[in-house]
Order: sequence, then structure tokens, then C-alpha cells
Amino acid sequence: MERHTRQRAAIREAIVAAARPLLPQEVLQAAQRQVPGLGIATVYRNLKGLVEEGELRVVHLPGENPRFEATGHAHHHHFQCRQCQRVFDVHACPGDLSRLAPQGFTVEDHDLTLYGRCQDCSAARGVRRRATGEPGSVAAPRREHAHPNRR
Amino acid sequence: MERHTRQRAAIREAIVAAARPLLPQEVLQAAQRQVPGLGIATVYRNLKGLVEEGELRVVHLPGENPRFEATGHAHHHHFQCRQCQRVFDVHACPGDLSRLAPQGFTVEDHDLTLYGRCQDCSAARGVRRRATGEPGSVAAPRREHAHPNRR
DNA sequence: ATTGTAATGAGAAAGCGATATCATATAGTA
DNA sequence: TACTATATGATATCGCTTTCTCATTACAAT
Repeated sequence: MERHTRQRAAIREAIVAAARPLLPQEVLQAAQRQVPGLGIATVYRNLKGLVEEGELRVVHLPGENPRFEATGHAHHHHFQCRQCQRVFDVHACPGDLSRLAPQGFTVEDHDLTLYGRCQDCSAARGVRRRATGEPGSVAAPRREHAHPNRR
Repeated sequence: MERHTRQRAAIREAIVAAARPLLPQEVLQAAQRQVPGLGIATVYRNLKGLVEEGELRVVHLPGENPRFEATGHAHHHHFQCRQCQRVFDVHACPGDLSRLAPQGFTVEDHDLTLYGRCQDCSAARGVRRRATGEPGSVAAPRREHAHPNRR
């Protein structure tokens, strides 16, 4: 990871522009608007590199594959829309939760995920996909079967 | 799932006795204390069946494979020990979190995971495994590589 | 413009959890 | 106790995400 390539720039910019955590597939589709021939292997390679360099961070949500978001944002949480499956940032936090843990347990951190309808899906009735070319408009494939990756 | 078998009973009882969400592998090891020859396929078959019958519920934690816990407990959250990787119940909840979501978003539910040291690991220094035969004493294998399923 | 080399793209392969297969064992009933 | 269908156990296989392989491309320094 030493050279500046169009692919690498497109991948980084796609995530920064989205301002929300993206799946590798979402990154691919978004970055392909800049570099049509972009391959999935390159996406994975660069995601890995950008995480190691500290530019990106991995976001794990329950039952979901890893997503990637730009670093530099303060402590925050996430919201997943149950209709379009997209994940959004929640720039708020319930605060200190150490009191919730049982006696003798030491709380160091916490993850919070909210579920419901995003703004777009609250407005529209039924299944809907945004007509814009916005990267986030692609709904993540839903895991119908118990199959992993589930993981 | 119509017959009562030793295997099925051992699987169900292992989870009920643990009183915390178990991975299929943890279920296998715990239930094998009752039925030594128990196979992993039988564990998966019965976990699936018990979930469908409503006896068990699937618990997803960020970046983790599905765990299984007995139903019948009220709304609660989970604590994962960063040392032994075990997951415990947290019978508390920060309450209504809908105010945290952005404008226009509808919050229907939430997941909260606390991270830190469990009671056992807070007391002991360094990596430690409990000497008892208690099923939970087996630390879940940590995902060293970025490989999937993960889950 | 030339050149050395890191990065890319396409497809194969890995890794791993979960499921399918099938011969055997056994619960439940007659 | 005998019978029959369901459940089990061992193992092969699947499904999916991620990584590897390698010929080709294209940065970037000269």
C-alpha cells in the first residue's frame, strides 16, 4: 500500500461520502461509479490496508457481516433499518452504562444498535428502493437462511 | 422433532442450566457430559428445532456467531467478557432510546452489549480458565483471522 | 520515454459454520 | 417383545465471505 491509485481513492471516498458504515459489496458498488472495472478483491485489499493505516474502522452489528466506516468520528452508535437494511450513524449515547452490569463485573465499553425504520422507509410504505444512484440505496442482501456469514 | 431423546434433553438442559447464551460448540461440550457420544449435527438439529418450538431463542452479538438461550426471560441485554469471551445476561436496560435516533427515524427496538471483565476474570489476573467442569468454563475460540462467520 | 515494481482484476481456492446424506440406533406403540 | 418410523452420528457437502494466485496494468521515479 504505497502507491496512489484511482481504485484506492475511489474506495476511500465512497466510504467517506456515504457517512455511514458500508458492507464490502456496498463499497464495491459505490466505488465502481468512479472506477467501473473495480474488482471485489481490490476492495477487500484496500479495506484491509485502510483499516491498518487507521483511516477506516470495522463496524460489527449483531448478525451482520463487517462494515467499514471512516475514523475520526467521536464515540457513536448505529441504527439499522429493518426495511432497507442500511446502517446509519447515531450521534448520541445513553452514557455510562456500568451500573447495568452485575456485581463484580467491570464494564469497559458498550455497543448499542437501534432498529426500526430509517427516514426514507418511514416515509414510504412497503418495500422501496431509492431511485437515486446514491451508494446506500442498495439494500444489503438479507440472510434468509440460517446460513453463516454468517457470520 | 417428536420423540423425546436423551440427546434432546441434554441439549435443552445444558442451555437452561447455563443461564447464559451458549455457542453450538459450548452446547455440544456441555451436553456431552450427559451424552458422551453426542454429535455436532444433532446439536444443530435440535437447536433449530427448539428455536422453532419457541423453547430457545437466538442471540446475536456483534462479530459473533449465533448463541442460544432459553426463552421466558424478560427483555434483557448481554455482557461479553473480553478475556474469557463468555456472554452473560444483563437484567437491566437503559430504557427508552428512541430519542437518540435522528429526526424522521422510527425506533422499534434495540440491542445493547456491554464489554469488560466478568466476575471471574476481574478477580483473576492474566488469562485464566475456570477449573470447574461448568460448561461456560470453555472459552469460545477467538477469531484471530479476518475470516468469516463469523457471525 | 523508460523502467522497476507495486497494485489490479478475474477467477480459483481457502476457511468455516451449518446442513445434507445415509446407515444404524432407538423411542414409542401394538 | 416385535415393529416401524424418527432421531442420531459420522462425514461429506454446501454456501458464503474473504483471501490467494498470477498475468497484466499503471504508478512514479529517473
